[in-house]
Amino acid sequence: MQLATSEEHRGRAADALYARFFSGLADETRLRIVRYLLQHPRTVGEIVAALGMSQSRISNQLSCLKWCGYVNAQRRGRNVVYEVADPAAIGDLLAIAQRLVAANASHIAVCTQVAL
Amino acid sequence: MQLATSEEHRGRAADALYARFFSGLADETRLRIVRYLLQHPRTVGEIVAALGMSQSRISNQLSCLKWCGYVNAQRRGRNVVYEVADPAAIGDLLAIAQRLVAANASHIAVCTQVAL
DNA sequence: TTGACATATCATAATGGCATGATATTATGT
DNA sequence: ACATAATATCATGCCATTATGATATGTCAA
Repeated sequence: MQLATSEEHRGRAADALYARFFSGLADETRLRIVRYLLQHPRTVGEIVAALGMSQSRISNQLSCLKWCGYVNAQRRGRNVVYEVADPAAIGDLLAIAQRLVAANASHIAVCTQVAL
Repeated sequence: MQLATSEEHRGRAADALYARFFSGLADETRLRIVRYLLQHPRTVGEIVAALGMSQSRISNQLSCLKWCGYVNAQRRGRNVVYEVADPAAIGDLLAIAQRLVAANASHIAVCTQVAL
């Protein structure tokens, strides 16, 4: 029996994993990195230059994205090239988010997470 | 010109919005609530009972989910019934996450976010 | 090996999100 | 109006995540 198109997802306590997974995209810097890599694989140095942030900061976020499976790395001489692991899936994820965000961008902008 | 199926998503600094949006699902409790509501709209009391958490805790998380547009509320006498705003889209989001998480669940479990 | 370059790791400090418990709000019935 | 039920809001304290700066690791060239 297959999963229904959009319901009945996993059960039990896998939720902790999902939460952690989504937290990978729950950061502006990481999102910028992912979107930047979605265009084209890049070295760490290129990402640092493109986003204008410190090398250690980018490197830390990259290692986070790597752990969660969003990207994978590959040495190329002195450099390390990062690329999005599954561009199609990540692209879909962002596309859906885009539609949902569009509807109430103003609300989201104000919400300071849990309480006000 | 339409958007490509999975690339070229928005530009500039809308990333902050997306990050905030994804952070809505970056919490185990909120994820459980969303999945619970995906089955069927429920009152706050039912959610409290189902998850076995304090009323204020659930209420806070619900207000967060509402701000981000995941759910919407509707009074029904003394109760307030919550439902997933766009079940199909949220369902797709979770379905994609499921596939991606499945690949490296072990990694994700260990990753303590940015640095170790 | 030495030096320069590219990236990763780590400790510390600052920040932000979360749970809790108490209180406020809204609705219903008598 | 009063009492009770259901939900929302708020203040406080705690914990997790993040940025920073320094240092370590790895790679290449001479």
